[in-house]
Amino acid sequence: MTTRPVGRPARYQPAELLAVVTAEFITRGYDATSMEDLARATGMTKSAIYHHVSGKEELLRLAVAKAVGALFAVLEEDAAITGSAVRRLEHVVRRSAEVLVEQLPYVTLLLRVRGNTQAERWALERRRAFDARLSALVQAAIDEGDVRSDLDPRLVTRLLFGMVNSVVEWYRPGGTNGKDVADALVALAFNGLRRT
Amino acid sequence: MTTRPVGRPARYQPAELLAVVTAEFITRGYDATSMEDLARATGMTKSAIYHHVSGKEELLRLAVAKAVGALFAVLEEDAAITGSAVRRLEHVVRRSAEVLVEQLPYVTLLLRVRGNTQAERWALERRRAFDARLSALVQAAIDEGDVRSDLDPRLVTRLLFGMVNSVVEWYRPGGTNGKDVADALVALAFNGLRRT
DNA sequence: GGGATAACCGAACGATTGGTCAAATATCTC
DNA sequence: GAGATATTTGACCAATCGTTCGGTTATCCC
Repeated sequence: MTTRPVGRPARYQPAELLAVVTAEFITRGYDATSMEDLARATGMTKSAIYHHVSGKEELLRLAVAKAVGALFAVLEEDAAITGSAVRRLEHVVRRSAEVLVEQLPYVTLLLRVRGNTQAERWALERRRAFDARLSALVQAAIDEGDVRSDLDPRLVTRLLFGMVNSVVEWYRPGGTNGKDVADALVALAFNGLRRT
Repeated sequence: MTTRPVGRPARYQPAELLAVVTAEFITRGYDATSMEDLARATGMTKSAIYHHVSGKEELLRLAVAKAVGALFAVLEEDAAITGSAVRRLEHVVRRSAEVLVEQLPYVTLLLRVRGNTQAERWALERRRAFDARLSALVQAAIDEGDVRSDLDPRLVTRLLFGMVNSVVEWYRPGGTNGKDVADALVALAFNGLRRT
């Protein structure tokens, strides 16, 4: 059921607009990106942008919300709920990496948030909640004896997902396949660098 | 030979000033930090700051240069030059982590640089040069047969030092010892998560 | 006390910032 | 063509930005 169009036709679909804006936020950084920059990048005027969103901060909120939604969805997947903790952990690591690659710009923005505005503080809170879920998973895998117990579980969680998240620093679409990155990540994380 | 003091005594030593400024850059982000913010944080006026540096960008340049210097110094250490490639790699990983913890604010700033200004572009160029040295080290360790050869060496380098660099995202002085972090990092990187 | 010197201050600068508003424009249905 | 509706525009605003500058303050040596 498509609603028949009324009024002047829009130059952008909401999702397309967000994609252009997010790309700009990433290359210049959120704070260094002016509404003027966004106007130039979209081909609209500043005031046209304000017709669609309440301001610069809402654009950030929309972008990071997209990333948050995609990441939390991984935790609801069947393989993240059933099976041994170590298998669930492996699944979450692999899928997080894949989501990160699929939703690269949005996750990149999420990981760069500093907490200056309301939207940024909300994003930080969601990240902490996500990290807590990961930490519980690592702890469970240690308890079940499948992950080494000689290291602090919180430290392990941070390093493990620090490695996963670092993918946003260099991954560019068109290069290595997202699945290949996830495979290398899992192999490295679980078995280490050393020749076996 | 200390030069006798002449003129009004300074409120700050250059290094102390840079520490305060860098802390501010990190909590708010470089672009979101105004000279007004820096004046408040230092207790000086904006104009007093301008007596010591040419502007905001020079403060950033000084801070990231400190990090760059400390990181490159690791590559000149004896254990980074002599011995097998895998031992040299292990040393560089461990020492990079330690330097990162010792010089936390400066390295944090270095890793957040986006390339908007001259100083930032210089920092990015130095980071690329550093990464190239690391990549060569990983390749050498693979060639000598001590590191697994089933993964793309560049990918391995990026993930490995992505994990190292991710420490800036959560490490806070007074918590875990810097050496303990480096130990966990090396253990995880070389042997992996799995119980052995 | 009087230079000399370095550090610091207050007020102001032009430029740019995120945001506003009344009017103009393009499409629909009738 | 006449409404109705959604989108877009250009001119404008107060606030803040990084920076400048003429003058003041605190210390030194003589």
